[in-house]
Amino acid sequence: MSETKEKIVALAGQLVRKKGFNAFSYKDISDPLEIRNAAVHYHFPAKSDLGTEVIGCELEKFAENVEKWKGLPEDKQIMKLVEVFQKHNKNGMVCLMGSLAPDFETLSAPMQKKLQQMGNEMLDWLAEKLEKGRRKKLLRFEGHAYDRALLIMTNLQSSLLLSRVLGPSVFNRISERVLKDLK
Amino acid sequence: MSETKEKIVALAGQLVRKKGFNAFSYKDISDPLEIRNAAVHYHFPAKSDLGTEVIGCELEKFAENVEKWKGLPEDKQIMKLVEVFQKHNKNGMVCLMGSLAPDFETLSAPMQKKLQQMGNEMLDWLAEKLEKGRRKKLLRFEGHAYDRALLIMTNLQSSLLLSRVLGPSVFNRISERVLKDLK
DNA sequence: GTCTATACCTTGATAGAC
DNA sequence: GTCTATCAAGGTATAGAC
Repeated sequence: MSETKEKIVALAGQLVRKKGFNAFSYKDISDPLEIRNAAVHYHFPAKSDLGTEVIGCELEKFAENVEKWKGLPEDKQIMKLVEVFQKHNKNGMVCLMGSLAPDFETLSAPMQKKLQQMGNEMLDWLAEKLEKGRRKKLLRFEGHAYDRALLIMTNLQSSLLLSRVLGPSVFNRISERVLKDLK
Repeated sequence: MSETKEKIVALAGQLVRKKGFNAFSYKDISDPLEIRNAAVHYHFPAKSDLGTEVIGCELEKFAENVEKWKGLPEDKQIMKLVEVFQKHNKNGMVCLMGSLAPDFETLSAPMQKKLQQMGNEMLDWLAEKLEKGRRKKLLRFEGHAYDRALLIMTNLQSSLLLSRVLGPSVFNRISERVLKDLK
């Protein structure tokens, strides 16, 4: 992938997380990168192509992280996940799911599919860590691991949304409580 | 408020919850109601005015519900809240907070303020019910009631978002687990 | 209160030169 | 790969008649 193309995707990712997919335009990309509208269209003929790539990029990054965390105990791996969200919160960004899910019905079929894939992969990963962590007595919770994964993931996602509206401290209160509840 | 004006607000509310605030247009309102673009602008000069009214309407409805539920035990009142979200899920809608928070920075100041007010009122109400319910031994949970309110509210909000992407059963799994955890 | 008509802008997208 | 130039479409919003 060329350097320009990478810059476009990176900036688009930020814009999606800050303003939403339908609220940013090609101009928001071409102006800061000091290229023309048509140059962006050369790399991504349709906005939908750009959106799909942004989600794909996030999937790759998640896979890299998972690989990097592999040696850690399960409770620490989950803490690492929380830290990723914390970083987003610090930058005033919501996660991709939180940003794209409300507009889901306005998205192209490829974007919808990729978003589903992302959600499933993250939930499956978290459920597995929860289950293993519980077996090793590193974590404590009731019910199915997948249900617990749903709860934690929704806590993290919406904490970024609420933080934006009510102030960034909301995220810390939520993430601390989530981790305490697992002990 | 005139009949037409009420219809406009009601439809706008649905559109916000289904497509997002930035993704619907005055045409999406004037066409189904069989009036002209300008008629909508007569009632709401700017789109922001319409958005503010939609949130105000939600606040009123919440206040009515709270009043209606007043006689019930605290655990039942919280179940009523869950049922409100369940109804949204059935209609494929997300809640106002879930829809508007991602686009928060693109909203007008009055809309931002009203949205903050809505979030605060709902959280304060929920925290109070949790605290009272715990004192009466109707509910069981650890930590501050407000933190628990944050957890539950984020679970409900994001469950609607995730349901839209991964299928409506997600909401049921989450809401059941939330209620079980309180016992 | 609702209409017709329209101004004005931004958007995503394309054609063709370099 | 990037540019200039341009397009059609759709958006919000307004003016003025009825």
